[in-house]
Amino acid sequence: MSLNRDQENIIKNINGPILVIAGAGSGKTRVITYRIAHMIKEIGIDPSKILALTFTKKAAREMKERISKMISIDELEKITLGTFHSTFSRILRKESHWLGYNPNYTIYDQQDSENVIKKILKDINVDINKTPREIIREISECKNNLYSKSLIKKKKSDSFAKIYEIYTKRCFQSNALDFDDILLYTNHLFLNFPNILKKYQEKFQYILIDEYQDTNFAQNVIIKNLSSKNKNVFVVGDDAQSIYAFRGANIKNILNFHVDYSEAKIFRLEQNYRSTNHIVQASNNIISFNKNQITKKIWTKNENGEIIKIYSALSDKDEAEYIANYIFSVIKKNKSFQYKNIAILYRTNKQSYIIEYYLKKKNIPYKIYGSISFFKRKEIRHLLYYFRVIINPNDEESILYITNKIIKNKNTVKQLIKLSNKKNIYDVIKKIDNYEIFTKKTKEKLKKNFLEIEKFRIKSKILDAYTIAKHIVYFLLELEKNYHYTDFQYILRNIFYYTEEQKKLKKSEDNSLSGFVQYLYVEKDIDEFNNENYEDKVSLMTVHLSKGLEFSIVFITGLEENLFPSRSSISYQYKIEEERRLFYVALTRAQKIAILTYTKYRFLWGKKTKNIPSRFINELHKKFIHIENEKVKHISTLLENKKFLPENSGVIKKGIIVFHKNFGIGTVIKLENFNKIAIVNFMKVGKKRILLQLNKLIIYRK
DNA sequence: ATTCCTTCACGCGAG
DNA sequence: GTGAAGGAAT
Repeated sequence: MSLNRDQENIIKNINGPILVIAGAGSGKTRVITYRIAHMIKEIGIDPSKILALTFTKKAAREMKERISKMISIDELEKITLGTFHSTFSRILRKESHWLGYNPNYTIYDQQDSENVIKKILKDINVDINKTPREIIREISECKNNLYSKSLIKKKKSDSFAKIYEIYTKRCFQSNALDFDDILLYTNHLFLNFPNILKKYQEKFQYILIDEYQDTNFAQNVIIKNLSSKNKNVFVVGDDAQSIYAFRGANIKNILNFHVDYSEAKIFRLEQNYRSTNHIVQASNNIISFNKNQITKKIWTKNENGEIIKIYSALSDKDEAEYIANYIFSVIKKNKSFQYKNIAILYRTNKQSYIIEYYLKKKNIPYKIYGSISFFKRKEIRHLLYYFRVIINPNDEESILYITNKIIKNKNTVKQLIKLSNKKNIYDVIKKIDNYEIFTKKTKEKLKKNFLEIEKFRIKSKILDAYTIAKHIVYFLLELEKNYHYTDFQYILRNIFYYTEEQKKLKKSEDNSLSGFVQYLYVEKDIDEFNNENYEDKVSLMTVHLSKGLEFSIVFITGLEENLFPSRSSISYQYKIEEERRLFYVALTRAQKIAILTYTKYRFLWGKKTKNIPSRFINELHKKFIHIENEKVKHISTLLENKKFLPENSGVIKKGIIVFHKNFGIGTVIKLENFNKIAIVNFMKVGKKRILLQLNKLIIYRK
């Protein structure tokens, strides 16, 4: 397939700032990859001058793969291509001394950060009514928006500012950065050291950014600084697919692009090449419910295709079984059809379990994406903590975790934490004999462990990542009798691949354990280990992870109020809009067939919950959908040929049709108690008394 | 000092 | 359902 005129035009405009607003399936990645190839092949731009940034590891890998088909490996290796975090983490490792950090710094994940906050809350007496998780979130918000100290005090509170300050200090002591620090410190670096900024401005003369709608303020500032000299910034985005607001993504970056870059040229890509006309129209229909959007008309020359199927399942088991049966018969009917063209999407990772069970039952090969469960496994965590402390002896979280496993006594650990508030924990353990508070036995254990780690540290300087990792695994198996070698096989195999790959690329400096850990945390998508992507398997993943991908058949599961849209989004209009964009992303993954499922009952949090269908199902116009097994009248039947009023634009009166977030669609039968209570007959749940002061009823039709 | 047991809170997404 | 936390029992 060649490029269309619009795409061609975009590729040939090399200099100056460019914003491309690209709808789903309009060949966005194609434009970026062709452009990079064009820059190198036709214009003769030095690939080492090119910086290409993506948001997720998966997108980075995808882009790399696609470019590799157009240019030589040598040229590809010279391009700086990766996620924001990986790219700037690399830069920070090179330049860390400017900030007083060591290059072997640890990256704290959310769990680590939370533990640090917990310790702080115990250590100091602050008046703050927030959970560690909430605090971490707010710290993240401050960092992503580059709030100054005084602004933090103003926007949050004095006690919060104090916690923030101690948190920063502790991370510094541990020679650790959290993910947000990677952006924050890159900004510090560029702001406070003009020579460093200049160096990178000269290196990265051409900057390309995918999924620009997902960038946050801190990222935007980095890019503005980096590009201020050459002004060659090329960004591609779709506001309708902005789904990372929770980590600071800001659509304003797209809306204000022409303000940030005054000579910006703006292009639009609105032709969809991916999906059937039905799916394109249905997606347009869905997204039109969002008030906050750049209006665009996505269109396609593709055939109408099949109508969207909706399956109303009785339970999560029924839902999973339906999906498994459907896949089974599709493959059976059409022998040439492949598993890898099918995706099952869900809102939350935990929904995957039951689906897996039924796929296994039907012998359907599948692959689950999303590394969360892998990193949460305690033996893997334990191993990674050893890796980390060997690389960075100041990594307090690792030391405490490991110590916790060796010293089971909580009081002892508490004492250690107390000491760590004042002194570097590593030095405390090193000189443990000086501390009277511990018993002889405890001291012996601590000393022994300390020496083991020291030994590994020396070894790690000469051995490659795989060899040292094997040593540590054997050590761990000795230490914890309930661990099994098979628990570690997967990660060991991947360390082996990593080591081999580095040798092949002759990057022996990255061949170390430290190289691998960096790689694991910010570079490599753990899902892509083992080169399994060439295998013919059904893909299971969250909607978030599916962005940028496409499949012939897409199942969107769990379309229930409180799940998709998620429970915490329901009471906020702007959060609902983000959920709707998420649904839009899910729907636009489908090339040929989209199947939406929801359940009446689902096991969640150990309890059986009763659900009503997602509002997104109701929003789809009747002409796009076919409800497989539901007799209930669809809202679009009610609305046919009638004017649609999406907002609460009137008074609740007898006879009008309303929408309630929990009960769905219903008709107002009468009003009581001076119009404070409405008796509504809901289609799904029957008559209910609704207290109007507490419950919002959205008027669908007068 | 250590293990065992009950209770309680929590619950989304990614790097 | 899970993991953390704290109390009870050994």
